[in-house]
Amino acid sequence: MAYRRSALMEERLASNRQRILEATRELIARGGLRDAQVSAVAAEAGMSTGVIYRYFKAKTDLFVEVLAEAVTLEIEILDAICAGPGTVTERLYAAVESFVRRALNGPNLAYAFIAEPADPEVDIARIRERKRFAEVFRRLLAEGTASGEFAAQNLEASAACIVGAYTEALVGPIGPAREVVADREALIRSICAFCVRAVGGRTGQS
Amino acid sequence: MAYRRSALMEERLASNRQRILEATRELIARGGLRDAQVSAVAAEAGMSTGVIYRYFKAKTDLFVEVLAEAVTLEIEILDAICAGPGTVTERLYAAVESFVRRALNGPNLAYAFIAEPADPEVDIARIRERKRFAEVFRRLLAEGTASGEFAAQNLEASAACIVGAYTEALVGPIGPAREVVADREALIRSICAFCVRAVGGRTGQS
DNA sequence: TCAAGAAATGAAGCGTACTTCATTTCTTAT
DNA sequence: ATAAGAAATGAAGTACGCTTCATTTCTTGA
Repeated sequence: MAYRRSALMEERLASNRQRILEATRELIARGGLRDAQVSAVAAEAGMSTGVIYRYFKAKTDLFVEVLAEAVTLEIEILDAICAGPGTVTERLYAAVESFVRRALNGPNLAYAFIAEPADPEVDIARIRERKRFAEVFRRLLAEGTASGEFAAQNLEASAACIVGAYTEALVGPIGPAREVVADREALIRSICAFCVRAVGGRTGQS
Repeated sequence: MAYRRSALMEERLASNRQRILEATRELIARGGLRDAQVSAVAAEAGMSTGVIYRYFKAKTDLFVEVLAEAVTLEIEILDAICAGPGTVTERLYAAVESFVRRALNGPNLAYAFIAEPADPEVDIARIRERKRFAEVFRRLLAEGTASGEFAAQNLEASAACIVGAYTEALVGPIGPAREVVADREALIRSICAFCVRAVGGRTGQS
């Protein structure tokens, strides 16, 4: 034998893979899933088109992985908020606020992951990932209803509704037909307040 | 000259156009936007592929028109409920219930219009159509806040949230990865109750 | 340095589906 | 009946973009 992967090579391969993922994320953030063709991803990563397929079985797998990575990151943030101090209501408010705020800052990335159409497999993945979001809220709702802070309700349905509510409220502001948001802070407060009211929580905020 | 459209011909052309729209709607309802290729639409309508382009500039225009037509129909129903008898809370509940119930009955049509992948123009149309839904709820909220039945709130944001909430709650049940809904009626009640609570309305339902 | 195997290249292959267009068929007025 | 113009046909044209693969370049161990 005359070739066996060295540690250095192993590292380089891993970094290539990472670069592809990053290039994909970058393109999606810039122009949506639509602009992340395999050849464009390769160009962005400074590689040839064909090499993508050495790292990913198909374009779909690449997308799914980028999506999952981004969601994992979001969820870590949400989980931290949920595990933090404050009443359940306060934490629910903070969790929604945190997500919405970040979505408004990185428009296309959030939009793509939440709402942009893609092929069936990516779509299925997106729904799966949304469920991960819903699960975070479901746990928070469970805590709130157990403590009596929230009204009795169908936890799964309410969790899905919360995710849907702030998502839809964002689609206008960040979607492909972008609108001017007169007052970001007011919008954020409104969305959060809606969600809190919806679960039967009480807050001083409007 | 030796040819001028007769009234009969005019009628036939109009009916052809209608048949194309119906064929498209039928195909979408059966298998989603995915299954509504131009050639399939033509086959379903019993026409040749090329003739579609005598009636519609492009496939996108066809889709957009079908979407708009379907939404118009939905909105008429919602409007009737909003204009009907009962407290604002009751009418809000009934409006959401009506939409959700119909969506659960015609899975693919609703899913296609809500969430299925499509090209950018259809997407923009879909967002526009969603806004028409939101507008219906906005008016209801205006009435409810004016009468003091609902809490003071950002009407646009809350309306969007309502649309998003029931939409997302439906994506699981009707999406491509269909789930069994243990109890449809309970799901419907949960979604409606969520929306009512969210706007600060009061209802005896759980 | 050299050979063997791994990895990268990028143009060509390929599938899908929208759109066009030369031809055919139908409709109307004389 | 006939001619002119409209409408329909459907196969071919075209575009797009994922995926492959023969070839080239690079990496490793002897």
